[in-house]
Amino acid sequence: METETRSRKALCLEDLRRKILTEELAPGSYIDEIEAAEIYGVSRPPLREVLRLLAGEGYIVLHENRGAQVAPMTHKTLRNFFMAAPMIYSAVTRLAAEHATPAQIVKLKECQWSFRQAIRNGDAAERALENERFHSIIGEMADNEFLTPSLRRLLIDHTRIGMTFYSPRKPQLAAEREIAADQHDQFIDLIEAGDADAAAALAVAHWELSRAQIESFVTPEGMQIPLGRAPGADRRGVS
Amino acid sequence: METETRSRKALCLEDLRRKILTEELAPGSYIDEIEAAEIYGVSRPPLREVLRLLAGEGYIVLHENRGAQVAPMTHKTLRNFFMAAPMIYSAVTRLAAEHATPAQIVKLKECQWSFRQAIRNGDAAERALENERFHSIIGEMADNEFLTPSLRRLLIDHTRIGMTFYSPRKPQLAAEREIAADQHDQFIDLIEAGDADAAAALAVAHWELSRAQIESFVTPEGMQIPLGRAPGADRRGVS
DNA sequence: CAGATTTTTATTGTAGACAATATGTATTTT
DNA sequence: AAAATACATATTGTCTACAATAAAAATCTG
Repeated sequence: METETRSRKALCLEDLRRKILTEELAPGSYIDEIEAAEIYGVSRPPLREVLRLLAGEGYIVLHENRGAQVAPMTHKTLRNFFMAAPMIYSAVTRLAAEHATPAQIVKLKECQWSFRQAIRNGDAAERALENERFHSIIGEMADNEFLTPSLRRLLIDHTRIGMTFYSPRKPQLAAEREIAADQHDQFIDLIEAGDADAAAALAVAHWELSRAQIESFVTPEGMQIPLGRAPGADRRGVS
Repeated sequence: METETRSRKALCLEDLRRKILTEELAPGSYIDEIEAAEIYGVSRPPLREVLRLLAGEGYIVLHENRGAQVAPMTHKTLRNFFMAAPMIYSAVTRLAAEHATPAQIVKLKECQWSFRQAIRNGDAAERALENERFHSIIGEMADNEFLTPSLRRLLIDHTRIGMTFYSPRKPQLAAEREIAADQHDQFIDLIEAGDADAAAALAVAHWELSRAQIESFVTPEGMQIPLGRAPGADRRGVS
């Protein structure tokens, strides 16, 4: 019970992050403190500390006297995400190419190996988590405490959006996943070479691929919404 | 003890933020849980929750079994800050001009009035806090949950850097403060007019003013370090 | 006397019990 | 019958006491 005690809380933190990223905990849903505390075998005070940490990272939103809510995805989320993502991703990737240490590059390569494994054998959640981890490591490489907060926030919803719009019935997605994985290899090469400009450009290209995937789900085929409008902003009212 | 109970924790949160921003709590120093709990009249568990929240916002860093440390400023801080600030500030200001509501503009004008008051009568800490609040409101206007985290992190260290390098012996600073205050008025005008391009450009100009101030303290007069090098990176070794 | 080990002490982490708040329901009154 | 109020219940917030960990000091040994 000595080494286990500390890791119970750490495990709780990790697992809640995972459940939120994979939407096992749905956006907007509420977390019951007593129930969660029992699940992870801790009492309520340490669980509440975990929830505060998650709140700071943007995973959940705290409401005074009304509990902890898994960060909701509103109609503005996609629009805001599309605004911020290319800027932050390219800036972070540029800095990663400039500052990455050999140890970090090794770590990134190992992660890419796991990502390829997940593409072959894993389910959607495993793929999404490995992808999140890959880009988190690039964030570590950038080593800029002022950009990391936004990157982390972006990765949360990027992962969740990927889970939301995932559909096993579209075979073309498999091909696009291969392209994404190849781009990950290019990330590694360019970061290892220290080519900041090319790395930043690749980040934009990688983002465009993801963006196109998302838009193909948000905007119904044959009924494209004009560019510049927030994708899917009015869907609820239409159906 | 009814309305007071809730606000004790909220007050604690606010006051710790203020103490950190004004460097009343020095960067890198540690916070004693028992002492802090006594000061704010709460017990340790709620205080610990406050510390977790502050950790998520980047005010403090938690070390396992070793307490809460006020976010330190290392030799890399200034360099990273200089990298991230112009990008985030201009992006946020652009979005603010596009999305600001009338109520928010009123709030910003009230804040600007307080800021002018602080310039006339206040001390360095009061000026710094009002300035921080002004830019926080612009962050609220941008209404982008993916950019706000980095903005908040930038404002923490921007405020602290301003306190660090403040010197009452340089009279030219008074003139520069007037320019900054005038720029704040321009922010209000451009945001109210919805002129996103001009607002973004002003953000860069405002940043350059602040940057020049900081550099004039970091690099000793008559001994300018060539541009491109991290300002002040080697000062410790030189003295 | 130097180094290592053990003991002590201070601080952090956790648990269980208690208080306060908010929501939902039932009852009462108009 | 509808609305408002009061009550009951469930959930969040807080406190005191206890356990565990890490740093520091003191003792012991080579």
